[in-house]
Amino acid sequence: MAPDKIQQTVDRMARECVGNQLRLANRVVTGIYDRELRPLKLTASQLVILALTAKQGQVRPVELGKTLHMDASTVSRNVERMRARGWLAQVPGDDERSRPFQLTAVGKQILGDASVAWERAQAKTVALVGSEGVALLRSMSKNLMKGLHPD
Amino acid sequence: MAPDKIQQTVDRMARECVGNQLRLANRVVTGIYDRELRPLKLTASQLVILALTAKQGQVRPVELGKTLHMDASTVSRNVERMRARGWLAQVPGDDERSRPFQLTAVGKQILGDASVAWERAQAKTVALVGSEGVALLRSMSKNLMKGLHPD
DNA sequence: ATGCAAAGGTTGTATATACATCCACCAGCG
DNA sequence: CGCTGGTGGATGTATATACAACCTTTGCAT
Repeated sequence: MAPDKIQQTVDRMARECVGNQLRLANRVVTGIYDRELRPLKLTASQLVILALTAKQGQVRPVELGKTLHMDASTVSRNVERMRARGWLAQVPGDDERSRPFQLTAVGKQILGDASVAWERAQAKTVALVGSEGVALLRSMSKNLMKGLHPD
Repeated sequence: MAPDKIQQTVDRMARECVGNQLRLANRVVTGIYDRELRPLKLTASQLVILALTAKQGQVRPVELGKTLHMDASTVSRNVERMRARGWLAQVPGDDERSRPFQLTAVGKQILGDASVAWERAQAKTVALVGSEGVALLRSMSKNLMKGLHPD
């Protein structure tokens, strides 16, 4: 390719790349939640697992992976850390392959504390991204969930 | 807190958390770029460093960290991997503390190849998030950059 | 019944990321 | 001139994440 053509594309990459913008926003925003949750030794990534598990009562890694568009091995490893902290416990599943888990009593306790911290982080974030930002992110994440699930 | 109050908050966390939505979108979209770039053994996170370095000619980790809202140590480590691949090289700085770097010839070559892959990923992503998504993410990332820089 | 493909998980490996700590160097002040 | 605080990096540690390879267990089709 011609050098100026490349230079032009480089400019566009630096200014227009949706992926970069998203990763930047993600770093900033996830940092807000993580700092609020730090005293609980909990992270934003873990909190969503806690919340969804509470909601469903009992879940398997592969289910959460589909919901969150996350590799199942990633979910399993996050669950493992939380299991080590005593927040989650495996329960017997009807299928010998699957390893469903649920909240422990301690896990429920933590979730209660976390919900307070979450409210603070959420408020800060909403203030930062504005109401159009909130609306767009909601519809975007809804679309992404639909559009990419092969099931 | 009362159990139902918590339950209510849990629902909101699962459905309204801006951080979760952002992380979800980030996983999906970053995956699009990463898969396009994989044949080049390059990632989206590395590409932005390559592009900004090309644009500026010569940069220091701390500078990129400020631009990208990223910890300087993270930048340094990413740069280190790219240095190991022969894409970046350190240059002497006027200050004995700083370690500026620039593209190598190989780095420029890779950037040219990457710009083609990037166009494909960008097109796919734009199709996925829609034009309002693109517009909002641009303005959001601009705001985030402004609003949080103490300098 | 058998044998094979699909499903669910685990483990190995690599990258990305933040925070805390520490070290080297520099700049300005007494 | 010599501290002293601040800047820029490097390193240790922990989490999050994806992909590939592999192992069990199921479900099915012949």
